[in-house]
Amino acid sequence: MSTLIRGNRDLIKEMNRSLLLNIIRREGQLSRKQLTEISGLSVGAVSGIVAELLTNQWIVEIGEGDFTGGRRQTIIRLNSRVGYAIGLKLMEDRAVAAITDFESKILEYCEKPISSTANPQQIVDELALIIQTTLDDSEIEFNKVFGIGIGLAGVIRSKEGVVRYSPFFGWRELPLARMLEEKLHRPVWIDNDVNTLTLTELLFGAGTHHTNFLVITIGRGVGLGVVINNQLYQGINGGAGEIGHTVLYQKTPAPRGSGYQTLEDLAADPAVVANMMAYQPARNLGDVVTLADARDRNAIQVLAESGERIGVGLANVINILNPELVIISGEGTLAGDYRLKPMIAAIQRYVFDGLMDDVQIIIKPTDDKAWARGAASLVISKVFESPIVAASVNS
Amino acid sequence: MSTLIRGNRDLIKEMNRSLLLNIIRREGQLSRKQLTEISGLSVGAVSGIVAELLTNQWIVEIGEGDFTGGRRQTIIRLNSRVGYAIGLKLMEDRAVAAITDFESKILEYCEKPISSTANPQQIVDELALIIQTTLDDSEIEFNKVFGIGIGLAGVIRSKEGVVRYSPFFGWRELPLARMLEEKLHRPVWIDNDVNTLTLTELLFGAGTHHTNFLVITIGRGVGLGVVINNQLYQGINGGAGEIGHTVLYQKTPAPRGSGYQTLEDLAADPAVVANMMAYQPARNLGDVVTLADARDRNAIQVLAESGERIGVGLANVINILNPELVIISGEGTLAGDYRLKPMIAAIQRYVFDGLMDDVQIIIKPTDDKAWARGAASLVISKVFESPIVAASVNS
DNA sequence: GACAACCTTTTTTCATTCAATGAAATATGA
DNA sequence: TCATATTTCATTGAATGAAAAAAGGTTGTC
Repeated sequence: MSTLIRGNRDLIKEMNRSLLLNIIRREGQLSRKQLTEISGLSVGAVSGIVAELLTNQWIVEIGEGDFTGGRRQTIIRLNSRVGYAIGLKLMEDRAVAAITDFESKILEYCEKPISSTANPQQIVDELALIIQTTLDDSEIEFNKVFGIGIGLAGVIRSKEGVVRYSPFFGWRELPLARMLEEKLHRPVWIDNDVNTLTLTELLFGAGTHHTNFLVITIGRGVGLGVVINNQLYQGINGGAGEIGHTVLYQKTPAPRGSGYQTLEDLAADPAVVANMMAYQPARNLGDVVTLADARDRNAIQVLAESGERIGVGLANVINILNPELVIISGEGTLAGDYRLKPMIAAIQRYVFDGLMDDVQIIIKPTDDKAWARGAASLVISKVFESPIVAASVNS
Repeated sequence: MSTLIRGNRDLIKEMNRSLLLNIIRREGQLSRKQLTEISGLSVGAVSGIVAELLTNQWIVEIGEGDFTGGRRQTIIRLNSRVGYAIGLKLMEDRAVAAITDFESKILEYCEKPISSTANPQQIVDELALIIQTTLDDSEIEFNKVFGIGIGLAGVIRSKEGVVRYSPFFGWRELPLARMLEEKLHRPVWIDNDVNTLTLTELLFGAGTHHTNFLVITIGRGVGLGVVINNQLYQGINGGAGEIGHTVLYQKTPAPRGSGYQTLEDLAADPAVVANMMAYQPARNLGDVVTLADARDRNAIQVLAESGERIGVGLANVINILNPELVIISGEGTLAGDYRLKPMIAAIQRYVFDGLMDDVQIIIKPTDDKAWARGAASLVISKVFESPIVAASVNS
C-alpha cells in the first residue's frame, strides 16, 4: 500500500535527508536557518544532516547571507556536479543524447540517425555507441554518471524497465533497460517520452511548486503526462496518459465504422497536414503554418480545427483530474496562436463551471534538446525520490 | 509536498500503528505472528503495538488458531464497536442517514424528506434532526460516534468542508461541515457523493486489494470516483471526477451551438427517458426498462445508445488513467444488460490496445442505503488514514 | 490413565541502538 | 557587547533482535 509503510529509524533518516535535499533543490540556495524553518526539523537535526551532505559533496557552501544583526547565515546550494545524468530520446529515425548535471543543465549533446528496421539488439548497440561518443566528447568520467534515462513513445512499464509497446519499432514486452544495462554496467531507466518531459517540469520547471498538473505534448501524436500529489502517475501498467487514443468526435467516414475517431487521428500534426492536403499540397506542419502566415483561410481553418479538438480532449481531462496547471508542449506548439487560441477557447468553453478558475495554462515549446534533457531528468528523479515513494514502489 | 515529510519518532509510531490497524482491517482476522510477517516489523514492535491497541480497545482477541506444532497463535480482529460513524446522503428531495460500526455495517437507517427550497441553515437544522432521530432509535451514545460524514452531489472542497457548488440546492462556497459541527459539537466531513461511495469500495469493497481504480455511477447524472495509489483523488479543489461534464459527441442541435454535448446530457437517466419520450411516454428509467423487457425496439435502442456513450466516456478515462479495476455503480445499473452490454462493448472497442487486459470491470448496484453507508465511510476513512497522508494534507 | 519431561511455536521482555529534540554552548560579525 | 546562526550534547523513546517465558501438544514412564 502506497502510504502504509513500515517506519523505523533508518526511514526517518532517509526521509529527512531527502526532505532537505529536495528543499535545497527547489529553493536553489538558502541557509541552514531557512532549511530549519521550511523543513520543520530541529536546528540540531538540520545541522547534522547538512554536515553529512557536505561531507558527501551533495551540497556546497557558496558564501554568506546579508547582515541581519548577528552572525551571517552560511548559504548552501546543491553541488550540481556531484554526479551526472545521461538522457536519451529515441525516435523513429534518430536518437538524441544529452549529458546533464544534477540541475538539468545540458553539458553535452549529440544526435545520430537510427534505423527503425534494425533489430532491438542492434538498436541497443547503437544507443551504447551514442552514449560513448557523447561521453568522450564531454570528458566526464563514466563512473560519475548516476545512470542513463531513455524516453520513447509508446506504453512503457517504467518500474520493470520494459517497453510494453512501441509503435515506431513494433516492440512488445522488450526489456530495453536490462539490455542496455548489460552492455553498460550502469543503471538504466526508461519511460514514455512525455513522462520524461513531465519529470523535467516537475523537478526543474513550471511544476516545481505545483502538486497536480498535466503536460500535454502536441506533435506527431498527442501525449499527456499526469502529476498527482507531486508524483508522476504511471497507471497500473505504464499506460496512463494515452490522451491521443481518446475518442471524441462523430465523423464519417471513421475507422472501424464507428462514428468515432481518436484525438490523434483527428488533430495531431499529421492530421493537420492531411486536412490541408484537401486544399493544397503541404509536406509538414511548417508548411501549413507558412500558409496561415500568408493568410490562407484554409490553413488557418485547419489549424484552428486541430486546436479546438485538442482543446476539447484536454477539457475532458481537466474535468476528470481538476489540475492546477496545464503545460502545453511539444513540437506542435510551433503552429502558435493559430492552433493555441482555439484550443484555449475550447478548454475554457468545455471545462465544467468553476474548475477553470483553478487551472493555469502555460505554453512551453519543445525541441530535441528538451526531450533529451527530459530523459536525463528520469535519472535525476531517482536521485531525489522520496524514500516513501521508493518504499511503496517496491511493496 | 506529498511524499516529502519530516520524520521523527512520533511519526514512526503513528505509521506503524496505522500500518497494523489497516492490515488487521484488510485481513479481517489474524495473529501477531502473521502481522509480523505482513508488516515487516519486528516481533517486539508488533507485540508492543498490539498490546496498546488492545488496551485502547481498537482490537479484540477472539480465540486461538489451529495447532501447528507449538503454541497456538492468538487471533485478533478489529473491534468494530470501538466507535461508530454516521453517514448522511443529501439528495434533492430527501436525506438518508445511517449509523454504522467501524466495519461499515449499518446498525440503524433512517430517511426523511427535505425541502430543497429551504435555506442552508434550515437544511442544516433538518439534518441535525435526522441524526438525532437515528441516534435515538439506535441507542448508541453520541460520544461513541467518531464523526458525521455527508455525501452530496456537486463540487465539494472536502479538505475545507466547503460545498463549492451544489446543483440541487444552488449553494456556492457554503461551509456546510462547519455549520453542522457548530450544531452538533462533533467532527463533520463532507464530500462528493460519488467519492463517498468510492471510499466504501476502497475500505471495504472490491477496491480493498487494488491501488488504482475507478468508480463510475450512473443515475440522474454520471459521476466518477478516482483512486490513485490507494488514495481517493480529489483534484486540486475537489473538482476531480466530473466525467458527466466531459464533452463527447457531435450532435445537432446542441447547447451553446457548439456541436458538442456533455456525457450527462447525452446518456444519464433523464436523457434516456427524454429520448424514449420521442417514441412514447415514459416517466422514468424503470418505465424504459419495462418497455425493453416487452421487447420494445425503441426502448432497447435508447438504452443501448446511452450505454454506448457512457462506455466511450469511460474508455477515455481508462486511456488517461490506466486503472486496474472499474466499478460500475449507481441506480442506473438497474437497466441491466440493455445498457451495460453496449457499454462494456464500447469500452473494449475504444480502450487503447493492451490497456484493456489490465482492467477488470465489476457491476455494483446501488440504493439509498449504499449511499448512506458511503457517507459513513468518509468518517471511517479518517480513522484509518495513514499519518503520511494526514501530514501531507496539512502541509 | 496419570504425570512428567520434552519439543515446537508464539508471544513477551529487555538491553541496545541511534535519530530527533531542544537547551546550552559556541561561533561570527557588526 | 549584542544579535543571530550554528554546533554540541544530554535526553528521549521507538524499533530491533536476542533471550526468556508462555502455551499446548507429544512422548515416555510407571
